[in-house]
Amino acid sequence: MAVLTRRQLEIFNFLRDNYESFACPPSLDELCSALNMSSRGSLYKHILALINAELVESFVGNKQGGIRLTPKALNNEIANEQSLPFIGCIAAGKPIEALANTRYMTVPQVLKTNKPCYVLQVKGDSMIDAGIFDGDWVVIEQRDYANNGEIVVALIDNSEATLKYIEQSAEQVLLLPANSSMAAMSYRPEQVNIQGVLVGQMRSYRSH
Amino acid sequence: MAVLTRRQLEIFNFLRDNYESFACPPSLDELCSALNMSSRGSLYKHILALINAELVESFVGNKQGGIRLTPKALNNEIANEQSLPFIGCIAAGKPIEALANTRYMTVPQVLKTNKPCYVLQVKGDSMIDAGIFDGDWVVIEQRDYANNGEIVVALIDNSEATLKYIEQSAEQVLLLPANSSMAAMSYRPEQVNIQGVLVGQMRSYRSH
DNA sequence: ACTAAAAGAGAACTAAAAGAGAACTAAAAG
DNA sequence: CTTTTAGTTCTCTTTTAGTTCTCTTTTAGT
Repeated sequence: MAVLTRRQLEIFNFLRDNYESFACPPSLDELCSALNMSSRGSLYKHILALINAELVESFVGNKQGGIRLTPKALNNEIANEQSLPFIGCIAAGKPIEALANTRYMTVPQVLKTNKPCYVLQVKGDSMIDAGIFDGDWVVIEQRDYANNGEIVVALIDNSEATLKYIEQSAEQVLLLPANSSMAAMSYRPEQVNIQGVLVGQMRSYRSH
Repeated sequence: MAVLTRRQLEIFNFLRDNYESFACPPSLDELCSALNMSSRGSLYKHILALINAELVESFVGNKQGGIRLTPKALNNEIANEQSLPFIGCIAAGKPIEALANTRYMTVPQVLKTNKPCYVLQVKGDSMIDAGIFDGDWVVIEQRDYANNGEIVVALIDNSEATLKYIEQSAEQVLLLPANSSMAAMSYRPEQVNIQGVLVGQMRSYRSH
C-alpha cells in the first residue's frame, strides 16, 4: 500500500473532521465545492488513493451513495449522529490526558443528552461505590453548573481534573468520592470550575 | 442489505425529521408534494428501498395506511453494524421479559464481540458489587458455554433466567451473585443452560 | 535552475439512478 | 354499486455521479 501524499491526507482530514456536517454522504461535486476544487476528475484520483488506503469505502456496491469513510478511518468508530468525541482519560489529580488523534465512540441515545457531550475514560477507583470502575468510559454533558449530588468533571485551579460528586455552598465546594477509603476534598468556590456532568457510563467485560 | 443511495438517505432524513408534523402517516401523493416530485411511481421505488432497509414499514398488512417509519428508524438508532437487538429485561427468577416490538440499541464497538450479541436490561441488584446496577443495560454474547468466573445469562429448568457468575463442575453448577446479602445457588448441570456471556454494560445518569 | 512528481482543470464518456407519466389493481370511501 | 384513492408496475427520458484521459500548472527535491 502506497504512502499517502500531503494533499491526500489533507483531503482525508477534511472528510473526517466534517463528516457530521454532511446530511448524507457527499458526492464528488459537493466535495469539490467544499474543497474549492473545480474538477471532479482531480478529486477522484485523491479519493481512489484513500480507497486504496482503506480510509474511504469502495464505490462497488455503493452506486451514487457518496463518499463514505470506513470504520478504520475513525479508529473503528464512525463519526455520525450516534457518536461522540472520545477526548481522553480522567484521573483524579491530573489534567485530562488528551488522546493523540481525534476519535469517536458510538454511544447509545439513552446515555447522552441533547446538549453537546463527550466521552472520557476513567482511571482509578475513587467512584467505585457509584458503579464507576477503573477503565470505564463516562459520557459527560458539557456544562459549567451542576446540582448538588450530581457527579461532575471538575477542574481545580485550572490544572487538575477529577470526577466526583459535588456539594456546593457559598463558602466551599465539596468534591466527594464514592470509595469508603477516600475522603472528601474541600475547595474555595473560585478554585473549582465545572466542566461537565456525568450522564452515562459504559464498561467492557471482553477478555482481551 | 444494499447500501442506500444519497437520494434514498435524503428521503429518509426528510421522513424522520418531519414525521411528527404529519397528522397521520403520509400517502405517496402527500410525500410527492412535500418533496416536490410529481410521480408516485418514482417515489415508490425509493420507499421500497427504505422498506428493504427496514426503515419504513412494509405495505403488507398496511393497505392504504400510509408511509410509516419502523421503530428502529424512530429510535433514531439505525440498525447497522453499531446496533444490537434489545430484546428485553432480565430479573432473577423469572423468564426473560421480551419487549413488545423489536428494538435496536446502539452499542460501542468495545462493548461487543464479533459473535452475535444482544442487549438486556437488568432488574434487581444481585450483581451490584460487580458494578451492575438495577436498570443497567448489559451486552450479551450468544454462547452456550462459559469459563468459570464469567458472568452468564443462565436459563434454569428452561423457565427462569438469571445473570450471575458461574462455577461449573461435573456434579453441580454454582450461580453466584455479587451482593453480600445473597447466597450462591446450586443446580444439577442438566438444569442449567447457558444462553450467553456478559461482554458489556451501560448505565444512564440522566435525570428523567 | 532543472526535473520529476503531484495536483488540478476540463472535457468526454459511461453507468446507474432518478424522475415523469401512464396504466393497472386493490382497497377505501361515498 | 360506483367512484376515488392509494399503491404497483412499467417504459422512456433526463440527470447525476462516477470514470478516464490529456494537458497545464504547481510543488518539492536536487
